[in-house]
Formats: sequence, structure tokens, C-alpha cells
Amino acid sequence: MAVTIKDVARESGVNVSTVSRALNGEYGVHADTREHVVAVAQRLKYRPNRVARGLVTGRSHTLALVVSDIRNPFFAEVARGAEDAAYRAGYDMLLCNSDLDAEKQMRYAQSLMEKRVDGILMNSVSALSKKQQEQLSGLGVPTVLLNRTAPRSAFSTVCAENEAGGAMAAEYLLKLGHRKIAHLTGPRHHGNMTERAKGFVARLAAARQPVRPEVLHGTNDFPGGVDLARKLMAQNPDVTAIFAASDMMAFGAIRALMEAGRRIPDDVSVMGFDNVELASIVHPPLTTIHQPKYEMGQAAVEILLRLAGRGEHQAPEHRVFGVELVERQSCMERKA
Amino acid sequence: MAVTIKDVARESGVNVSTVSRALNGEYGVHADTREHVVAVAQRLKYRPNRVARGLVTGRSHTLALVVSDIRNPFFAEVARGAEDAAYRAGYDMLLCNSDLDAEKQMRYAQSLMEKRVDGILMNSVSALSKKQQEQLSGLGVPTVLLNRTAPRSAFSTVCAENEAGGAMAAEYLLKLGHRKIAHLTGPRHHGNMTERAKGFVARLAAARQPVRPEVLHGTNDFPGGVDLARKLMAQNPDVTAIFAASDMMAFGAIRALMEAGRRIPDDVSVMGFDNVELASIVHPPLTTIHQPKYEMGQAAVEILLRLAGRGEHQAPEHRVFGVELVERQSCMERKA
DNA sequence: CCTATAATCAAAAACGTTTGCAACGTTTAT
DNA sequence: ATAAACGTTGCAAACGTTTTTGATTATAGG
Repeated sequence: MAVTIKDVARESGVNVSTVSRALNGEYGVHADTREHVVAVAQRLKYRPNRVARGLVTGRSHTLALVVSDIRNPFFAEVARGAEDAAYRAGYDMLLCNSDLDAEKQMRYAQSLMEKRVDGILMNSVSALSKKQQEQLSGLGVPTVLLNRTAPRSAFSTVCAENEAGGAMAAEYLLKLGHRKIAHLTGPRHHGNMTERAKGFVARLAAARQPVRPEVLHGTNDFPGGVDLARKLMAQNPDVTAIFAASDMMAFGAIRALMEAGRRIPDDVSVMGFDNVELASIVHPPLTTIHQPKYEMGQAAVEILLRLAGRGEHQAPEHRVFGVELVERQSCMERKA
Repeated sequence: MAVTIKDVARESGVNVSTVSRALNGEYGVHADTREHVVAVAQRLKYRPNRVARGLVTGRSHTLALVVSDIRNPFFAEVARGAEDAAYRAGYDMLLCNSDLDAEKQMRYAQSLMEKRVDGILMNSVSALSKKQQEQLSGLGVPTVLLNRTAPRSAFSTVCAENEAGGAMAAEYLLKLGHRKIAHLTGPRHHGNMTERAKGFVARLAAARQPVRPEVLHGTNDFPGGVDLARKLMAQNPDVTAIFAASDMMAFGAIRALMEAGRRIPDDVSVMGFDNVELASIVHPPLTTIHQPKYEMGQAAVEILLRLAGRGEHQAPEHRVFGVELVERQSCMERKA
């Protein structure tokens, strides 16, 4: 039905191998024949079957991005950066939503390597057991982990300076004169979030007059923020500043605080982490720690492409991105 | 290197064809041999090469979603619905960001059919010329258009009741007593946005005391909303209600109004369209027209799967989803 | 006991490419 | 003049499946 390389060969009176070489711009075919073949191919509207090509070359020119949920604006931004980089290199990108579900994650991984993807960009493997992680890295397909420092594993990684970011937040809140401080974060052992907390409390503890923040664990999303903020108001009504481990949690906290009649930043200052687009849209505009999401996605596929290039020889690569505080209007000096 | 069907055949002492049938659960292989083959395959950790399979079957078990930008929360939601449906059916989904750029869109389309995707879910083809559209539909791969009523073309479509939604907004604003009304929308001839505007002005004109809204065209995003709202305040400072054709534009408008010292909803009421997650997060929570984004994505791939199932015989399918007004706190009765 | 039928499997032909190797004619070096 | 080298092309094998066809056996019926 579709026109194949054989049709082009027959029509232009040469062998299929010559057509292949001509069309792929390989060395060793006369300029005249190449020209002729190209013309015929164009006339017949020939389009190579990449599946067939993939079978013999062993490469699919396809990457995969597996995130917990593309609706999370953080991942959407990363995805865009990744896809742009892939597109530029002539690669396509599969999208997978894992919900951080271990079984789903493994099923995806299986399917992806059955399709011979050239590389996988994964959000997190924290839900996976040690054995599953080994199984994954044993698949032999280049993999880079996002927002995860895994120095000793076979995986490459791309992440932000989470710990430094936490410290920056602490520094800022301290500078504004806050002493009663809380930290709202995700589940325990959440990788990068844990790091943020670590940097935050460490910096607070290192102050001239050390402060021990209240840290509450919950789910890393809007409802989680609402929930934790309510809990906080119940048990520690006198906090004047809150640092949330993600913007979404910060939004939730703001909602809960407003509903309780607290003014922001007048009564309580709120900080986030990520700097998603909405951070500048909400009211009040959120002061937060920016991490370069787009660039991180981009960098991840660049690593992937490098890894996929050199066949077996894959020493993992690691890349960490700087963060910066972007000051908006959700924080102010503590009233005297 | 990887273990192939031949290895399984050799190891279990049968022919490859038998292995294939056994593993695919086809008729005509003895229960004992099937059992044995399955056991061997499991022991060898055999994973079928889907590229090879795709070459002979002609199906890739892959769908493609091409949207203008996955960072748009509307598309993220659609994408999630689509991907979930695809996953359930054992399909993978490619993600493409077109930026509504015609050339990029065509390049994607080419690449996708070279990879033999089984179906394409496209955001819009409005940027494409007539000729390009024909070229696209001539590709022979099932395609469903999102948010586009294209009754006469070869494409299937999934969209929301845009016109009715616009009318609902008008009705609501009218009921609140507003008479000086503006509509902020996207570029002219933007398909679904045009329909929203149409329903909106029509309903307004049909009122007992007809009102002619001010309608301004701009870009369909946050900055566009900011921009248009500023323009509006300059030329029509006395409007008391604004209906934006998308939530993102509404957010922009809110920002501009607030910066100008207008209170919402006290001074001016604002409505959006889409009901993205943020709509309930921003302050004030946005009154908007909800469209079932997740379900629309889902429905789109269901259609795609049906189309892909029956080979050539593809009569286009059309599905339109109802919308509903969700009332929050960005609108109030016009002061007497 | 022989044949018709069904069940099970093996053999081989596809699917559409890429690619190593041989063949060929022409030029260059010896 | 002959051999070597080179540039251009064809031939055929490979990639890992599915699927069609055909062969072999077992089962049953007459």
C-alpha cells in the first residue's frame, strides 16, 4: 500500500541499497545517481518506514519521560524543556504518568524497553524497592533520574541545589526577623524534599540565636498544604512564617490561612519552592525559590542523547542546577 | 545480546512459530507445550521486540498527542486523560508541542506517520492551510481534533459546547444586573474561542434590554489578559463585568485590574472559561465555565482506538461535551 | 484396515530497512 | 603492461517478529 524503498529502487532503476545510501546521504554514491534517486523519491512521495529502520539499527529515535503526573506544573515545565531538546535532535518523546506507583512504574519500564526506547527520563525511583531499582538499571537502557541525587547507582541524575535552596529560605526568613517558623513538607524520605528540609533546619540552627522550626509532613500538593496549615494553626497559632517545600503546598497553606482570617503577609509570611508560573499569578504573588525546570528537562535529554550515542560505555553523568530566591509579596518583616 | 524468540525456541525445543503462538495465546498449540514454552520464556527473561512485531503487524501500539504547549494546564489535563485511556488499552503516547506553528505541526505529522503511530490526537489545525490539512488527512492515520468542530472534514472531533458556555456566561452576568460588559478573547478566527464569543454576544443581544459587549482580541494567555484588561480600562473605564475566553486570560485580567486598584468582585466582576485547577486556588477564586478536560482526552483516545481497530473503514466520529458554570467568588451583583 | 478429519507443529515467506561484501570499470602507480 | 587502488553499484544477509502454508501425527468413522 504505502510506497517502499523497493518502489523507489524499481522506479529509478537502481538497487535498494543504493537508494538507501543516496537518501541517507552516505558516502559512496555518485552525485548524479543521488540526485536522480532523490527526485524519484520525492515524486513518489516516499517516506521511510522508521519501524523497519529501527529493527536493523536497534535504535528507535524515541525517548521516554516518566513523571508522577503531567498535571503538576513543575513536570509540565520539565517536559517542555525535555521535548524541545528531543525535537531539536530529531527524537520523539513518550509520556508516562506513574503516580509514583511502583507497579505502574515497572510496567512502563518493561513496555519502554520492549519498544527499544533510546533513553528514559524518570521522575523518581523512590517508590521502587532495591531489587526493582537493580532490575531497572539492568535493563541496559540509559536512564537519568530527575531531582534525585543517586551518586552510587548506575543512573545519571539531574537535580537542583535543594539543600542550598532550603538554606536560602531560612536565611531570608531570619533576615526578616522571624523567630516562630514552620516548615511544611512532603512525605518522609521524599528525596529532594528531605534535602530542602535539611538545608532549612540546618541554617536555622546555625543562626546566632538558633531557632527550631516546626516541621509537618503531608502530601505534596494543594490539599496537603491546606491540611498542614490547618493543623499548624491548631497546634502552633503563633508562627509568623511558613516555608513550604513546594509552591503547590504553599498555595494550599495560603488558602487555609486566608480562610482562617489571617492576612498574608501581614499576619504570616509564606514561602514556596519551585517558582511555577502560577506563583506570580496568585494573590499575593508568592516569594519562592526558583529552580530552572525547563533547563533541567533540557539537560536531562542532552545527557540521555550522549549516553545513547556511545553504546555500552555509559559512565553515569550528574548535573546539578543552582537555585535562586525570587522575592515577591508573600513575605514581610515581622512586626516588632 | 538480548534474548530473542529464537533463543526461546531453541531452548524449549520447538519452532519459533510455536513460541510466537504460545506466547500470544493463539489457538493451535497444545496446552503442555504452551506451558513449557511460557516457563522457558520466563526463565530466560524473554521480552518480545515490539519494533520487530510492529514491522510485520503494521501497528505500533503508539498514539500521539500534539498540543500547542503542554505547560498550558488545560492541555496537561487533557493529556492526562488521554494517557490514562491509552495506558489502559496497552498503548503508549507520544507528546508533541507544536506552538501552533504550521511547519512544526507538519514536521511532527510526517515523523509520526513514519513511525507508524496508530492515531493522532491534535489540538488544532487552524494554523494549517487548506492544502496542508488535506495532506494531513491524506496520511491515512486516524486523527481526532480537539476543540474544533470540523463537520465536513475527514477528521473526527471532540469538543465542548463552547457556544452554550458563552451563552451561560452572558446569562449569569445579566442576572447579576450587569450592563457594561466586556469580552476578552484570543486571536480572531480561533475556532472554539470564536464560538464562545458568538454564544456570549448572541445571548447578550437577546436580552430584554439588549447589551452590546466590548470585545477585545489578544493572545490567549496570561500576558494577553493583562494587556487586554489594561487596554479596556483605558478606553472603557466604566465596565462592571468581564468575561474572558479562558481562565489564563482571566487571571491576567485580574492581575491588571488589581494593579490598577480595582477590587474584584466589588468594582468589577470577572469570569473565565475552562475551570483549570488554579481557578480555585487564585484569589479571588474564579467563577468560570467548566469543561470536562480529562474526559475529553479520554474520549479522544477511545475514538482513536476504535478507528485504529477497523482498518480502512473509518467514518469520522464526533463527540461534544456539556459545560457548566461553576460559581465562585469573582463575580457579584452590580451595585445599585 | 483404510481413509477422512482434526490437531499440532515445522518451514518458510513475509515486513522494510541497513550494511558488509563482492563485482565491476576506471584510473593511478609501478 | 600489469597490478594495485579507487569509486560506484549490486547482491544478499541480517534485524526479530507474525503468519501462511504444508507436513506429520493422532483420532475417529466406515
